[in-house]
Amino acid sequence: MASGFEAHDHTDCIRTAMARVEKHCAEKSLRLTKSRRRVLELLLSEHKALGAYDILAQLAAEGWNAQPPVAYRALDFLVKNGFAHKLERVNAYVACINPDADHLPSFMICRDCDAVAEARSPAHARAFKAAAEAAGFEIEKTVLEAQGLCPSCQSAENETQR
Amino acid sequence: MASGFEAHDHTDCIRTAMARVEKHCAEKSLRLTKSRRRVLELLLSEHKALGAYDILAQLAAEGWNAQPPVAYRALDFLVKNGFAHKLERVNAYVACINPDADHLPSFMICRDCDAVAEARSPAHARAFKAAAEAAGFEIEKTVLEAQGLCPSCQSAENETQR
DNA sequence: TTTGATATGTTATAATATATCAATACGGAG
DNA sequence: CTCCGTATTGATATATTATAACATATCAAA
Repeated sequence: MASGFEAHDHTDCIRTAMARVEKHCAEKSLRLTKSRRRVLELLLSEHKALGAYDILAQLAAEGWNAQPPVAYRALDFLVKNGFAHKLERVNAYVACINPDADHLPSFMICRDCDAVAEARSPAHARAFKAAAEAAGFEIEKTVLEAQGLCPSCQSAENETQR
Repeated sequence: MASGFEAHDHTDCIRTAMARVEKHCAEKSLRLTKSRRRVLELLLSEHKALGAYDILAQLAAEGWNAQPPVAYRALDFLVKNGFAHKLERVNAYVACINPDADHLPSFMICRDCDAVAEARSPAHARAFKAAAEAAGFEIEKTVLEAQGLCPSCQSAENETQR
């Protein structure tokens, strides 16, 4: 599954995600313009978080004369429409893997290789939501992020310790 | 209880927290220096998140010639030792209300009045941790934040809508 | 085909955070 | 006590992240 740390067919994973976004945009009359599309492709091309300035650098390398607002506007669009998420802990962005409308995404972020996995089970997110609502708090947005070491970087650390 | 949105004896709440931190520092030979102490007091003086530059402004108003590193160093100390937390969603800091050593704090942040409450029940945090560990991810730090409207700002919104 | 709304281009700047290095203060060993 | 190593502070500069503002261009509906 594409949302974990496991290997998968990434080409397919990108294609599927793009198709889904295109469909959604068509249905909702959202304009998936050139810069928005390209930024989404860049995000999809890695299961890594990219900073806005990483994206700008990529665009520049492709010949765009891209100033900061270009990246931030595209990212705002993608985030607002649920095609990407911002990882607050690292000021970076990832493509959304989960097509559900109102999911409460949560992430595991590797501090070593920057890999990002979207957690599968929403149970803890729902529990948080329920706890907040029990306290009379009306949730509009949740930020659920874990930072640490992904499986392969744990192995790597163990290697070097020997 | 001091960690919710309810009214409470705030003077007492500050005093208790300061005493606890002082005790902890004495036991662990940590140096609660002038700037660290003052920054903690500023954080405790509100159940609100303060940005580093808010703190710098306060210090300046009190006659300190405080440059950014002063605030960031004090905040680093407080966060590292568990006396304060950073709210990643809003790039701001709150005093820690929960004296437990290894708690996994989670927060509710009002987007309207900036009030912050630390959630009481760690159940969702533990569930998240368990889910991550089940995926082979080794957690070092969690960021659990909900943004929305606190009870009193919900009422305020309803008033103005009439 | 005008119009209104949405998106882009461009410049500038705001807001948040850290690097660096010299000077000082602190606390334990002798 | 005084020396020494470490932790902390002072001060300047700069890096990183993000937005304001406004002119121009594009789209799609009347």
